[in-house]
Amino acid sequence: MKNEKRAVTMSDVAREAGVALGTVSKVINGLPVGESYRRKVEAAVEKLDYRVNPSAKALKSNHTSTIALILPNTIIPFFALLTQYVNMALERRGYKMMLCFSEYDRDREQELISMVVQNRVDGIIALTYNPRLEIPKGVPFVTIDRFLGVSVPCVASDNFGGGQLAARKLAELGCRRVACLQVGSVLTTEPNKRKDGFVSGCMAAGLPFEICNPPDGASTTPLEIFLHRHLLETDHPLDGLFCSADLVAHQAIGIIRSMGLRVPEDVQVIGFDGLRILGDQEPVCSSIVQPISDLAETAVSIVLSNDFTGCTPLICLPVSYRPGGTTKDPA
Amino acid sequence: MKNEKRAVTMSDVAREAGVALGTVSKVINGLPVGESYRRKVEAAVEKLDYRVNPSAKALKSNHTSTIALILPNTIIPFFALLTQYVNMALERRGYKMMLCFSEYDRDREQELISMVVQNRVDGIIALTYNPRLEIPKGVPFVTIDRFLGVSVPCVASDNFGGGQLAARKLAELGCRRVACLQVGSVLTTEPNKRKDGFVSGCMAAGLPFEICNPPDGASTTPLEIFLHRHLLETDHPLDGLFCSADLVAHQAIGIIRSMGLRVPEDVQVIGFDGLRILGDQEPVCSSIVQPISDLAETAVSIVLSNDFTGCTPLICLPVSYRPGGTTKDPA
DNA sequence: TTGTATGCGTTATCAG
DNA sequence: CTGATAACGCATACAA
Repeated sequence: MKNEKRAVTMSDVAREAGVALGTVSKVINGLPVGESYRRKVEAAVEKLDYRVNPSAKALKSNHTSTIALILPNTIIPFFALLTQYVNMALERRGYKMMLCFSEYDRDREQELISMVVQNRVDGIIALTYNPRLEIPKGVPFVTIDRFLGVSVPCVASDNFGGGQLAARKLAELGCRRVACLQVGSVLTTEPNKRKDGFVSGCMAAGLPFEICNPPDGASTTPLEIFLHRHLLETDHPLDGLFCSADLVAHQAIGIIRSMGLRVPEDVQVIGFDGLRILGDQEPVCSSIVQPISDLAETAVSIVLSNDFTGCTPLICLPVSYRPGGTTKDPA
Repeated sequence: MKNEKRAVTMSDVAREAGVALGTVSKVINGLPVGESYRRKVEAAVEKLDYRVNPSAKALKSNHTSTIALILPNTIIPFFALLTQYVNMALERRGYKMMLCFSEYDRDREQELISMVVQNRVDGIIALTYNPRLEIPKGVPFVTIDRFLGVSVPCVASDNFGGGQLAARKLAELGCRRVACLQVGSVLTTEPNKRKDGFVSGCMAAGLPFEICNPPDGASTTPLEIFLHRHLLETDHPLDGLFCSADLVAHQAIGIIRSMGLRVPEDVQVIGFDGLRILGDQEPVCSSIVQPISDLAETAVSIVLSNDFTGCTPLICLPVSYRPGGTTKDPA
């Protein structure tokens, strides 16, 4: 059962319009052509409902109008948003997106890269976890949140500045003793600078602080131990908390409340990311908001600019603070 | 600045292996070929790191190994999960996914369809909102949650059964007076059957019920009015609530709590979808869980089966109940 | 300016 | 079973 009735091709259009094949091609690609010819071709295109065959075009021209986006998954809201905005930015420029999920698997990241290279994508935007990722030569490559070297442009939020901002906010909001919770990969990723910025901000504000840096993983036990120790078993309990991600903040808030303390009355909490519950409802927590849409837009415009030479290797985009019910902000 | 060093082609491999072009093609495609030839070709492929050019293959074979997934966005968790699982199901079968966002725009849905048809995708999986969507002939088309006619296979959860299950659960959990909150499009979509199932379930259990069916939209005012009326301004207040989506349940719970009532002590709430906070944390609420991974798997396997004839037009997948803290389930 | 011819990398058809 | 050779649909250098 073959439904395939042969598709309309350029030569069909040419015959219909009574012009040569090359002329049709020129009209399609917006090259200069006589006005009367152009109209005849356009009429034929309309009549036959002609559309170019992207495979043929790609085969001939060696570009696919496709950019690969590689990230762990789409279940984590930050990745979901990034996917959305990258797609929009690409679409606006007439490009398609080839979405690939790495599931945090380093080998898979590498395999995906060679897969998309095989598929002749015109560029790659990647948010990866392999510190020794091999970057293919000859295809534009941009990372998000991962600085892999001066030859690979990286776009990220101003993580350091965001950490500082969080410290300053907690100080302004009346905190006297704070802590930073960074559930962290050992990797030196850009987001790890959040803690450094926070430390810097605390010192500038003269605010005493603790640091908790449990290993990444599903267990929240280290978190619980830390919070228990610094909220209940001490004479100088914390009254402010900066978490390196909204996800961590959410977990911490759960633990704090289960300990019988109140947020924000007893402990104020600021997260990082600016996520919303269920995608578009209220904020998860007070947070340093990442400009995800700008990240996407920037990454796309860099990967599409055929001139990588003059490009700053690390591009930091400004973040902002947004109250989200876990801090005592004035109305 | 042209980095493009010409890619290695089949004829390069043929020359290297000292065999004919056609033989290489056969080896690549797993067609029968002499053992000694096969080894020579494989060695050459390895040595030259040859990879097929998908554009050329597609041009010749008219197959792109690509399936389009059309849905509103990826910000709503249900869509994000669907994207994830569809991608996994496709990848397992050696297919790529072309992801398209409609933003709930009916015209855009239609445009996207012709766009992906132009791109010669091998099939389309769509979750759409245009009741008069025109389905392209000649390309396999499967919908999710939208029954568009017997000629278009639709895969959905057992929405009716889920509604019944919710009613039965609320009855079991001791509710005496319940309501169904369905924020609904006017469209006759499959999810609208949740309410019907709930009504059926309530009647079977002899449980008195109310129905609230506000129009779709950002405003929660109709919800508030309904809840205020049936929780505070009445002698027979509700003690159970079924919401047609976790999102609605989440909003309702917020309203109920802001009225000074407790969930689940005063009002038990069951949602629909089975979403988790921030993607993978605790459940949003007690809920009827959709088998999203099965939905994806089923949709993919149908769209890829070249035999549409024997296919049931509407395929319902079983749902299940999962407590999520907004009901008084026994431990 | 317009038309013609060639080749991109594969697959598929046929003749050895 | 193997190896030439002809399309596939388009872009483009080149000829008219």
